[in-house]
Amino acid sequence: MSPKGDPPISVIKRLPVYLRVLDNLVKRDIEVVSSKTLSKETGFTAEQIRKDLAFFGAFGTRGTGYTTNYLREIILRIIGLDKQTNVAIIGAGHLGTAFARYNVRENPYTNVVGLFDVSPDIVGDEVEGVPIYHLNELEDVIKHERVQVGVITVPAVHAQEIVNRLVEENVNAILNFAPATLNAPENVRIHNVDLTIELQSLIYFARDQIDEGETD
Amino acid sequence: MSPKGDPPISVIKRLPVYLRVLDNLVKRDIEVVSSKTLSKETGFTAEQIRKDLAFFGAFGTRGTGYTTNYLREIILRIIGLDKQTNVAIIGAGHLGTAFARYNVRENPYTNVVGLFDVSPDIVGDEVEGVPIYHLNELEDVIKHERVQVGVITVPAVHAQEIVNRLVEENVNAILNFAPATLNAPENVRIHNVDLTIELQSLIYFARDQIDEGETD
DNA sequence: GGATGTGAATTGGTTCACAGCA
DNA sequence: TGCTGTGAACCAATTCACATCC
Repeated sequence: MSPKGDPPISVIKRLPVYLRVLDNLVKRDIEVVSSKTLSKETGFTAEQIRKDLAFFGAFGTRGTGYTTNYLREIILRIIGLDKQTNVAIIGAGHLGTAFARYNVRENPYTNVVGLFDVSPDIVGDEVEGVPIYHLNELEDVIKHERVQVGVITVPAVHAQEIVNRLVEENVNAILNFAPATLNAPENVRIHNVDLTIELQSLIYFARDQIDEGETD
Repeated sequence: MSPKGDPPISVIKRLPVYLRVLDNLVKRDIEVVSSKTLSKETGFTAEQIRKDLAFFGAFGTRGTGYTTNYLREIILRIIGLDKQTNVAIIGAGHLGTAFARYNVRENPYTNVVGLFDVSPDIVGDEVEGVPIYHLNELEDVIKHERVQVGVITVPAVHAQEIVNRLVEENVNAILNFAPATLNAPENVRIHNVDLTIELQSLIYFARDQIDEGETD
């Protein structure tokens, strides 16, 4: 049946893409989809999609494809989005508030319970219905709201300190936007998104193209 | 000397991390650094760091390490950050403006020349000194300001249309924040950053931890 | 017939182990 | 001696090819 040990992280990162496409298909009342169609909609190869899904079981029908809504629910369960996940965003600057708005509006599967900041100008305000707490209240709110995921959008110098506080409160999944290398115990999962890195690594390829254009 | 063909993309994505650390070291007047120290500061293994750098040449001194400022300049040149890169941000919503502010303030190596939007409420405004143009002006500004990189922060339904317009103007490096699968010619490089995907794939691991905690 | 599910082959990336040099 | 640079060994991930089943 479903084989091997843990699924590789590369597979896990593709699941939300499948979910996004399946959400669309369900909305458009398309009831069955082949790995070939999913390939066109996701940009991944059909074989890869079948292998990815096969990690968790056999959900398709040979000769037909996958039932969109069924597959969608399977993936929700695999990721863990069938149960509510509570998220805290630490840092209510432009990036933190943008992230909050984006997820409250576009991401029905997670629940942003609060933003945290130290600036008296904004503590007490709301962003898209989400309260901005003072950073002092972090531990209390994590406990009361049962926060499972922390999102760090504070300046790099303060990021490690926030990680330590989150870990102390048993928040072991952290999304970090600060340009810093963070340390945490083995069992804590940190995903780093560094906007500068994304932009800079892209510039490598932009330059390439220009060079090619100039060559010859 | 520097071997093999093209460097793998995984190497390219680590270069900006080295750059960030080297910037810090240079600021702290540390003149020499070993791959072991770089390992601690970046989270990558020392062997990997040496291999990465070896792709582009031999920049270290055996028995000593790397000269921080020299290595920094080498990496700047490899990425292409020694010359100015002009960036346009399409979509001046919360995410677009946050990205603009972030890069204007924190990223000295790139130059955000403009934001673009269709909302009359904000067209004509400035964000951190960067003008917000009407989307109609996109092609003109790209030509005049010699834009090499486009950043897409528009809603998913409009993203493909923007890609087409950028490609038409020979912008062949695109950073896409819209949750959509985009099509472009082979020679155009698109990096996707999907904030929902990052959050959702993290939730997979948050759930794991809870399960483990509950087991036995 | 047509699409899934999967072993086998291949490719790509990382780690190991050590030779080479200041 | 100490740290870089790199071939070899290893491991992970993707692609290929096809048997399997509706």
